[in-house]
Amino acid sequence: MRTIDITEIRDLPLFRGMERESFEALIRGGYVQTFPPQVELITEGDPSDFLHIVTAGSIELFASWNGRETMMATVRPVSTFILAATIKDAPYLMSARTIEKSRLVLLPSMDVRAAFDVDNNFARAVVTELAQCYRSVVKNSKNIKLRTSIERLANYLIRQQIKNDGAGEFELSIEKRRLASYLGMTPENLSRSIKSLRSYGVTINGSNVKISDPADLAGLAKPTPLIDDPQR
Amino acid sequence: MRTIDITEIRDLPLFRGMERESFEALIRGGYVQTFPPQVELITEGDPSDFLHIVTAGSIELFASWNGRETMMATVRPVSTFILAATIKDAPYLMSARTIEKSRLVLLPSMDVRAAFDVDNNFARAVVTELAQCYRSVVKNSKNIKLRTSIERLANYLIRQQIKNDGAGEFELSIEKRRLASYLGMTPENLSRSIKSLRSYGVTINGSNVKISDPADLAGLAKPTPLIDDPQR
DNA sequence: TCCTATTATTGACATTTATCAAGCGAGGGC
DNA sequence: GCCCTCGCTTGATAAATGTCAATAATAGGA
Repeated sequence: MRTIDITEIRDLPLFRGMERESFEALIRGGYVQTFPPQVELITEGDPSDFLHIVTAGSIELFASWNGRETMMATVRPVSTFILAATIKDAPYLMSARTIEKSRLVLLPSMDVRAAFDVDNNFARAVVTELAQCYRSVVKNSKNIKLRTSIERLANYLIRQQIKNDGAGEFELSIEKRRLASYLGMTPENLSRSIKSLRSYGVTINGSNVKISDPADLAGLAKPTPLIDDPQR
Repeated sequence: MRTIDITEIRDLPLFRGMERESFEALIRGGYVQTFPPQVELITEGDPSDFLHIVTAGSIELFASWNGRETMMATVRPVSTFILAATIKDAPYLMSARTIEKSRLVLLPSMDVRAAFDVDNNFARAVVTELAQCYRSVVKNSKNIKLRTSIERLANYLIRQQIKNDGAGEFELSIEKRRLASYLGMTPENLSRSIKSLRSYGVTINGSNVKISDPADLAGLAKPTPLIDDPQR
């Protein structure tokens, strides 16, 4: 592993507070690997052999059942994924594939669990991370159960606008078919929802989004921190 | 707090491994309270002042948005709820109300966080519990996004059958309107779904469920441990 | 640069799910 | 025991969402 990879990881909230000793022991068995696009890194049901950390590119987490597939989340640098399975030594509940060419750090799950047993600071950081993950899935669940697809889209756009410092114009960071799957609808339905948001001052051209009347859109979306704020 | 309450709690996986000292410090500030049915114990958005533990009765966790409401989970004795908010010192994401007369132990969140900082065994138990919670919400999300309402109902019935030791006949442990909300549908829709399961050998009369041809039902439901097994 | 494969859009239609309204039925209080 | 409430069911209808098929737009590779 290169020094740059190590420092990048060391900076993550999950590892920041670790003892030098246990951090070094943890990354000793780890390695870096670059994957081309569309590679399935993890298959749901498999034993969790590694904790994954994306350092470049982007990853999608998805789940399948009975020939259907749905996107659960995208993971962007620098962050870990599938921590819960690693800690519990349980099978993955989601699959993961690269969306684009991506660089990953893989840490053997055994080593992660060992570090967890030895280093209390790490154990605490794991708790914070897991609590964060848990809350974000709960928000997601609320989003899906309480809102219609158009409302989900409207709120997604508002969240993206906030991520883009409130700019009236920004680019979608995700393909529309993936967005559709993430929002729990078909691409066709997304297309139509986008069209119907025109009357709320939203124009989407390719990946370019323009929001001309944020207040009007918010009137439809009714965003709430208890669903839409990723921090809280 | 009575001795019986204390031993009951002490036996929970979350507290079992705690140092005697820190456990005693933790429960010192706690108290027991009995609530009548239909009392709202927690409102989403409120600061998380207490970790709640149900020792008798049953609680429903629900979420609201824009005048709509959906049931997220039921909590039965003996178990804790809303641990993540307590640990993160973040506002509740879900509300909670008693379904029937219930007894609860309330531990001040501050004390829980203090115990968490002092007692490493407790911190580890929190991780296990949180990982469990996280995984169960992920399964729930998959259930909702990948399955139709009839499929969700079919799988719910199979899970209940398993909880009842595989008996061909058992009682629903939840009102139908709550079940409908939990499964993400309206009571009317649930009623019709139940009817349409007759052709798969399912007869539901009041709260009495009869499954005459489990294989046929399973053929429709296609249960998988990656969604339906609460343990894994 | 062109070609090709993939993605996005659109229209027509089917299915699923929700809504509204009415009637039914079981359980609790008087 | 009777009534009243509340939850459940049923029917009719509407809305939301999905499917299929065809076309348009786009991006990536030769």
